[in-house]
Amino acid sequence: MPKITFFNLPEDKKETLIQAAKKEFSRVPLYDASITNIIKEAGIPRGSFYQYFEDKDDAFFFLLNELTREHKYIFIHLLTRNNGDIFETMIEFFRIIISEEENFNFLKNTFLNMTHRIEKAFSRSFSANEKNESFEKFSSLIDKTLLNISDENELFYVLQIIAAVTFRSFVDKFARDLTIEEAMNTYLIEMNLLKKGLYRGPA
Amino acid sequence: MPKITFFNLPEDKKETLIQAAKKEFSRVPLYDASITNIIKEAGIPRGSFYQYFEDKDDAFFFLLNELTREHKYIFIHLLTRNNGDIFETMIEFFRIIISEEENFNFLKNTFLNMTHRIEKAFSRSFSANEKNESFEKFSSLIDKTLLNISDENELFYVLQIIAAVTFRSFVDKFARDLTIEEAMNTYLIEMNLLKKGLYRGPA
DNA sequence: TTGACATATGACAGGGTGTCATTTAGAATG
DNA sequence: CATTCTAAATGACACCCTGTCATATGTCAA
Repeated sequence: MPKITFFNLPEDKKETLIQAAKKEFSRVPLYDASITNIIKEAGIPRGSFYQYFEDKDDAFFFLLNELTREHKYIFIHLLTRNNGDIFETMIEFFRIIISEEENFNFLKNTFLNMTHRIEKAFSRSFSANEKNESFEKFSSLIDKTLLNISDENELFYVLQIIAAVTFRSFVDKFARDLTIEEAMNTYLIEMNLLKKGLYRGPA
Repeated sequence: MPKITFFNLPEDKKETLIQAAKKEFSRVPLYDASITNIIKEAGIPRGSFYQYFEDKDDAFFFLLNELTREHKYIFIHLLTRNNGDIFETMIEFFRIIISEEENFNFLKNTFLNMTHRIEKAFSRSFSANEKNESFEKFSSLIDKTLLNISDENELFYVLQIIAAVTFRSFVDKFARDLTIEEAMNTYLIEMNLLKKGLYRGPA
């Protein structure tokens, strides 16, 4: 989390700083991003940056969390509108995220360099990597009668699977520079396979 | 790829260098690894390192590729022994990898910082992220009659899905410090869900 | 012995990070 | 208005790491 001083900043200065950071993290992934570039762009001295943030990671995760908060909001909206059908929801959600133009490069750099820490932060928007409050919230909105599960506990693993495949599809979209329709086609095929099952068994 | 000079090195010096690199990449992920530490450990001057490798990444991917080559060998052996049953094979394979003691920390650092580049290198061992020679090889060994697919083309997506879920399970194992049995239990549940399908549909 | 080529070496420039002593600003107080 | 106290701003600097390059060393063949 950024320090209090950051939140105490006048709105416009805060916004300048956020935009500068966003620009740098859109240019290159966290790994290669340089604080020097951010402060140059924002026009603030080096010491000030450390007045506001712990370090580079702190600034990055602040931005990422802002973004996933919006995503989570969208996701919950979609899930409600689709009467708890998780597959329909994921498909709509997937399209929306890959269509985001404003954050395209930020997302690209993030997905192509998805460390565990980043994945954890990101998956808050549509899944839950631990059995936490988020999971309870999602669980209550999902129509479990549509799913091939015997108990509440299995729902967790179903979501894990869907999340894993979805993440990979995001990465694929950015890695291979797929168009939106190409990515959607692939994603639809995979979601259908997930739905109907991969195994037929010995004849 | 390392430079020719590296391969020309006397066996023992090459081995020392490999061990030094392995030690550093086991200590911390690629991101944080320092060439300075590697050369200190190996007892060679800085310039020499650059005589052998392009840079840090070059050394890392050399090690990773060595490892995945062994994994691929194991995988193909298992797939053959299981008469092309991809699920049985994955389950055995998963256990073997998470049981590796010698490379534990190297694997841990690698899985918890799995960028797209690393994933690509790694997945050569049991999957294929593009429709390449590896895919043809695997495809020919897999008993497709066991799978719920209508054409050869769908096999690719089936493997993508299995790979995605398996990767996530690896990450989970290391991230949450699961015991081998805990990780296996989770993996088995997920593989079974994948097999039978996640969807039941409206009543 | 000499030349030519491959390899080894370590000093160094360049660039980035995080810190800290000092300065400045602003609010509160008498 | 002067004074004091605290929060915030600042930028020079120490530290660390990377990749390079001019120079040294070794080896082999003529």
